[in-house]
Amino acid sequence: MRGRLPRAFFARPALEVAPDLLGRVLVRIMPSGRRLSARIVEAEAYEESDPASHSFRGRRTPRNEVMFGAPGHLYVYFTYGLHFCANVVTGRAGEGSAVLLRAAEPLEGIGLMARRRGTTDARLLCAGPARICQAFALGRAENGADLVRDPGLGLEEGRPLPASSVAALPRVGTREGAELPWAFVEAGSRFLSGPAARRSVSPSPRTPTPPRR
DNA sequence: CGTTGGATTGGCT
DNA sequence: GCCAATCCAACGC
Repeated sequence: MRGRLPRAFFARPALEVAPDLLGRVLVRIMPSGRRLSARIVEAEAYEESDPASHSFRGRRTPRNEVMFGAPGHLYVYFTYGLHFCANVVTGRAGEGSAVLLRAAEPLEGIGLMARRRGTTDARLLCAGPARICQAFALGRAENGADLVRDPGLGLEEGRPLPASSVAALPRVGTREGAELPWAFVEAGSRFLSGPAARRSVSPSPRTPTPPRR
């Protein structure tokens, strides 16, 4: 894996890392040698001060242990009885902060992602945190993986977005803390998760419906 | 296009 | 026992 983001990239507050993750590339090399990759277009910050965070008030449990570990590792959790979601651990060891990967634009291994996802619509392969995990086959086994050193899983530099194309929105799916604009998206991207796409200020291109007859 | 409910495990109080 | 950092299909307009 070339041009990987270094440890120092992740050793910053989640609110700083989240917008900087946009345009970066999540890469997984499967045991078969096939390469999967996708460009991140939506990410949410979670910190200890946040009632919606698993690490709220510094509470450590077996589940969220990884969030309190060294930055640059992957925190994968299971939810709603059937889905996994993946976060990148940020900040310093001992502090519970992370950034949830919410949506991405598929680049390589699209055929494999489509097979795992059960759809060929590129737009829907990684448009949601659980969809990313399904497309990349991320589950319990990947919880705690070191994105800086793991030979098969990491984040490449890609191309960071200019501030002008980053929009800050309220996060998706949270109850308390829902008003905090801690969700960051690439403005106008076609690959955002459903809820973010609807909340996004981007004017829908409103493709005129072709005449039907 | 918008809203609604079901699926289904396990983490935590 | 309650309910979650979600997804999808099925409706209703």
